[in-house]
Amino acid sequence: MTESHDQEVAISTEDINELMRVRREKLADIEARGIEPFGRKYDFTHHAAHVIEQFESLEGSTVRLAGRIMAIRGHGKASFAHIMDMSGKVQLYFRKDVLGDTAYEEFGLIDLGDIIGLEGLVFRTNRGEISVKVTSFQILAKALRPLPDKWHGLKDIETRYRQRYLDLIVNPEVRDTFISRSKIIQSIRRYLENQGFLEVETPMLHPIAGGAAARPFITHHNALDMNLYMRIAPELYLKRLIVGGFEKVYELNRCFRNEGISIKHNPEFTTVELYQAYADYQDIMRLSEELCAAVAQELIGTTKITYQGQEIDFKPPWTRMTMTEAVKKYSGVDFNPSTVEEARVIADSLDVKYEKKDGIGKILSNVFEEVAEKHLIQPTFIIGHPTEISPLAKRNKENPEITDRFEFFIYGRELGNGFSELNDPIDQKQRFLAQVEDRNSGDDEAHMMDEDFVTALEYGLPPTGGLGIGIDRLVMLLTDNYSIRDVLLFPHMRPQRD
RNA sequence: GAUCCACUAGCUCAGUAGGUAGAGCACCUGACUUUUAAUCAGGGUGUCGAUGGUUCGAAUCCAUCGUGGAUCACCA
Repeated sequence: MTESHDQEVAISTEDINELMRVRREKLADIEARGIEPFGRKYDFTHHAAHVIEQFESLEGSTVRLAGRIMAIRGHGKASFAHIMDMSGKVQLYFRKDVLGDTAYEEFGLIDLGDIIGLEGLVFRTNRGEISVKVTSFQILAKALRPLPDKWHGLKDIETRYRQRYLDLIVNPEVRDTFISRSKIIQSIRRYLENQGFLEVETPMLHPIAGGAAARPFITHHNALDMNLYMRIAPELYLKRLIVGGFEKVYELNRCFRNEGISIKHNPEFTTVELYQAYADYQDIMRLSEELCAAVAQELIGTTKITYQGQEIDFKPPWTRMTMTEAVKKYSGVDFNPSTVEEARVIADSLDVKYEKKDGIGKILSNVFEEVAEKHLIQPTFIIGHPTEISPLAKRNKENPEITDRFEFFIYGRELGNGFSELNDPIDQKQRFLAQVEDRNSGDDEAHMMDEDFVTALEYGLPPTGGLGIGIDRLVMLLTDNYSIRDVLLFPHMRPQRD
């Protein structure tokens, strides 16, 4: 290994910068002293933050820590440093008379960013900072590249996303966001488990992409010589499980949609979908608001959050409004056409676009999105979606042109969608056929026919309520992040060139 | 896909009547045994995103391309 590293230094010296060259030289120096610059396991006894929290009981005793060196302040025969681990930072104090000449010289080979393990005594400095007086240390990983600026951190957005590890090292708030994300997901799982839901895993590779209106990614299975789709939603599989006798199931995992990338969209994103037998959309609305409120309460201790300077209260019950009521409220227009022509006139008067093939329901949906959606800042359920745009939802008993469906919006964004599931196999087949017709006339986001799903319904799907929530968007709200990229560890990026 | 904006040292950023580049941190050398954005003295480490063009001369002006961001389009 020593030889190969020496060789590496010799080969790459010419095309690396001064900062990296110096670190390679220190690496060679470390190896020349018979020390492994990339070490092995290290048994530590404490984390940095705990040394500070438990100072009263730890003062004067020995602790072992491991982490990354984030600051060094040399003072000749003594030096201060800060070490950072998962918990936070604590100051280290290195003294020549404590460590001895050799070890103190070796300390001189440590750079910002190096990962070390150490043993030392807990004490408080004259200035009052709780610190560890190092009695011995070892290098666990030599950093060959310099860290971003200690004061300004890493701001370049592109580098932050492409090299997220750097972002996590130097920007503590980024680390906090992802810790929150993990807590939110745990919280959702705990809530659903307490409600008796069974977590299941259904296929990510689908022979038929169903459960949503979206363009799928296509991939290929070599052995079977067949194309498969990355799933756009787990819905149709989860409902098969309800047919199979599971009464409450959920899946919290990735979906993939081959669509544009934006501040709210990433090609892969996370949803939780759940299905509850013998329930309807009203039950699921209550579950939705209770779930979101419980998650907020658990994460931040209150149902009131601040998002982009706007206070939002998750406390149930949330406002419920039909789609036409919302249109009326925010545009003053009564959307109650009896023909497509009348619907088009209304849309035109509001300057809302539609396509030739769009029926009354789709036009209403367009109008709603245009005039009402952006106003739905506080959590709001919109109900009464047209059957035309809801091919998997059960028709309303009084008005078969609308469904027992809801979507909920927060800060003008759609976060969740749910409905009483369509469990009539004959109606479902007709709805699929209508979708296939749309598909054949060029709508590549329309559903495909899923015969097996219809067959499953023919065996009997109990009345069921279902729900899907966009986890990324929920995390954005609860962590006050403006872009979906800031709640995804590795958001999708084009490969770098040049 | 469209429009606008950005890209300069490892990081954060300056840099227009066009004259081949600068600061802070980091880094290197030296001093310093309780500092904490340590301090003091000295040192600038660069394919100015890429490629063409205009010009005696381009980080700067023009064109094309790349990457990123914002807004739109698209998107259950």
